[in-house]
Amino acid sequence: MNLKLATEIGKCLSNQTRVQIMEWLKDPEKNFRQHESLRNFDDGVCVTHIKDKSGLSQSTISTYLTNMQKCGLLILTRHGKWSYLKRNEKLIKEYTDFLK
Amino acid sequence: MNLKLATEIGKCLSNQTRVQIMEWLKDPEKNFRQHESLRNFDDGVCVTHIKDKSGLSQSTISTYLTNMQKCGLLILTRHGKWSYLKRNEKLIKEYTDFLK
DNA sequence: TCTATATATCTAGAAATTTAAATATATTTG
DNA sequence: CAAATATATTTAAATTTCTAGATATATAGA
Repeated sequence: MNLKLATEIGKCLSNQTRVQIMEWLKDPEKNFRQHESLRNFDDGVCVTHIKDKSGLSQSTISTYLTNMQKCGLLILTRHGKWSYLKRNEKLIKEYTDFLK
Repeated sequence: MNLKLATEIGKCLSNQTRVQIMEWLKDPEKNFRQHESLRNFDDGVCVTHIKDKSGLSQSTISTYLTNMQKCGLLILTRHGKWSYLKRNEKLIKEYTDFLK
């Protein structure tokens, strides 16, 4: 972890919806229904479900999630036409260790 | 910790100078010289020293530090005409626990 | 009380972020 | 291949943040 990356992570975490998404993804089973194409949450939650739950537009959520993925907070896995996102616990730990 | 406070903290940590200040304050002895009026760093570092080290204007640094204090990241102690700031490790832990 | 120093607040222009509509791209399915 | 669906990118207007100069306030010391 370095100053620049920590600042990029901070920017992602400076918006209530984005912090909320990080919280929702802590417990996908509780916060999201099963996706039609996958029977588990091993690769996280489908982008469409995050969009629906947030109430924001598709383009806004796509921008948010792309940035959160770029700085490493989220890990993206594609299955066909769907994208699934999960928390990157390793990076989150590096970040919180850096702050402490 | 709640979503709103976590977002305010995130805003403070979304700027490189402010993250840098949090890092500097981890080790005042290493990063700052002794202040003329106090012989230890028990109450942290004098605002003027933080301003000097950052290179930003007095008003900008004052605004930064006031906000960081308002959301609880920093603890302010006044001694006469000087203000000293130190990290609020308790809140920082609450925040990092919230993220994890 | 007058002056100097430390910090906070007000103000405003510059820069960055927010947000969604429009459009583009990728994938699946008929 | 055409149509439908999922997601990404472009664009632009609205809002927020950044930053410092000017000014205000507080404290110390002469």
